[in-house]
Amino acid sequence: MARLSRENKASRPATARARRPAKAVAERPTRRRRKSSGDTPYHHGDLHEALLKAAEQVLERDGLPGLTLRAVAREAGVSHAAPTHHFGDLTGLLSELAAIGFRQFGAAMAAARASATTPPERGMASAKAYVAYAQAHPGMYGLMFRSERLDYSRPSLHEASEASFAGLARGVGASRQEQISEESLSLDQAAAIARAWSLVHGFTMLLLEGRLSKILNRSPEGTSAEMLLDAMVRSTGGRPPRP
Amino acid sequence: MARLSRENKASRPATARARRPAKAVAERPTRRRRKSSGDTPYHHGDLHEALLKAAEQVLERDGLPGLTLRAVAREAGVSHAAPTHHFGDLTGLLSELAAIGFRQFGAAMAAARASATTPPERGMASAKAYVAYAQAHPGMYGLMFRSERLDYSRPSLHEASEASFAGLARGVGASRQEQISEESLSLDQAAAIARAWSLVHGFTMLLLEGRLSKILNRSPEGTSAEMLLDAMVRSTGGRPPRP
DNA sequence: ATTTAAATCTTTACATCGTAAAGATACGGG
DNA sequence: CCCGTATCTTTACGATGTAAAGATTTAAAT
Repeated sequence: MARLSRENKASRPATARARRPAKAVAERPTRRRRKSSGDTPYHHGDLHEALLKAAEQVLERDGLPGLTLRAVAREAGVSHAAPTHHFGDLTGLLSELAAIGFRQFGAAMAAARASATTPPERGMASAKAYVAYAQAHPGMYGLMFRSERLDYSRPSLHEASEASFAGLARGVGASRQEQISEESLSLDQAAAIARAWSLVHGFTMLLLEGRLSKILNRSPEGTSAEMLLDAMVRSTGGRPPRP
Repeated sequence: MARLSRENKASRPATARARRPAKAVAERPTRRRRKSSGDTPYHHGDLHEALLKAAEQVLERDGLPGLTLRAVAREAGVSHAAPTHHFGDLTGLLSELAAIGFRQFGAAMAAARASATTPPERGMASAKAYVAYAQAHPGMYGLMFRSERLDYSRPSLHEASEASFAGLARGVGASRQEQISEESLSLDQAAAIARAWSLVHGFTMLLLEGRLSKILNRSPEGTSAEMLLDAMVRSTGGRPPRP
């Protein structure tokens, strides 16, 4: 528990700094202060980046419900209203963080695609990488796909999620051994992409929420989530509907 | 907008009732007051049920983020702390409401299964009913599958969700033309259930969050979500993996 | 180089939320 | 008829998001 009364003032002696007279300014080490300079100047230097890193840490440590504006500000050792000037509001911060997640996620998927050789292997590797990312970063995945407070009109988030989706579509196209256009899709192509995405996203969500445990418990001894995914994807296959 | 200052006192003139002397008690219509009695007695009669109905209304009107304990109390015309005595805390209320949702959902799925005749039709009808329920009750579906504050150890919720899942499993078994045991599953059976559930759940989540619009927009003119679902499920098929 | 505007960060304030505790009221068993 | 108990209200507290005003540093303009 260890509830902190009021805001966490311990991380930074604000009162001492507040009554500091202006003559102490000269003792700053450099004009453009760097991080880990020992001192805590009024201007942080790159608080934007620091807040995003703090947010990622809070998300991994306390999960999605613990990811609040004030918690992030505490983690960064800064006043609770500071994030406002860099992200506008909570939606802004969460959206920028989700954009980072989509970039990480897209990179992991691309690596998985590159590691496989044959088209069927490629699909399976992608599916496993998809679930593996979500299991390794459940908070981030929840933020990306389950949060109500994301603003996809923000350029960074829009671009990152679009790129991630384009990778998925390209992967499905490759497993069907045909080119996927950016502009238009046939119904078969659209269905293939929707099927692959729905299957792996649904599996991931159910797995993260513990809804698959009933199935896993009734499965043969020692059946893991990955084995279930393997069996599930294999029987679905990446083959085109018309042989 | 229309923000209310402080709590909404307008729904019930608390002050007038508070200083009412005890002699006015006799004018109550009946000993066991019924709803819509015109008067607002101190004891509600069946606040438990009334709160659940109010919660469902708030959920449909304002969505999941608007579903707060205080909003439900306002909707029911009762003090903000009243729900505590019937549901313990927010988790309790949400869990009981989710149980209602699972019962509605299970009934809709059962009806869909009953309306179809052949096994392949049955699978398709179930899938469409699944998505249709979520589209008709997006808030409830979100509560059931996306809420962090549900307590599945509560008997009503546990039982309702278990029953809903059992219906799904039975449906998958029927489409494979084999009996599904309550105790143990073969890996093929487990994979078939996980595949059907993941596919339709993933599709539903992506659809509700607007993530499929990119696919639908690039699809042939006039492609609806239902058509996409149809094409998606048809190519997946309910056939057993070993013909 | 000095003054001034802008950017950055803190403090203060407020409405809302969940929850706990204490007070008021009505019901039901003795 | 009376008193214990269940039901409901009031009051209170800490937490959160957000707005507004003050403090401080940087950057620009003259």
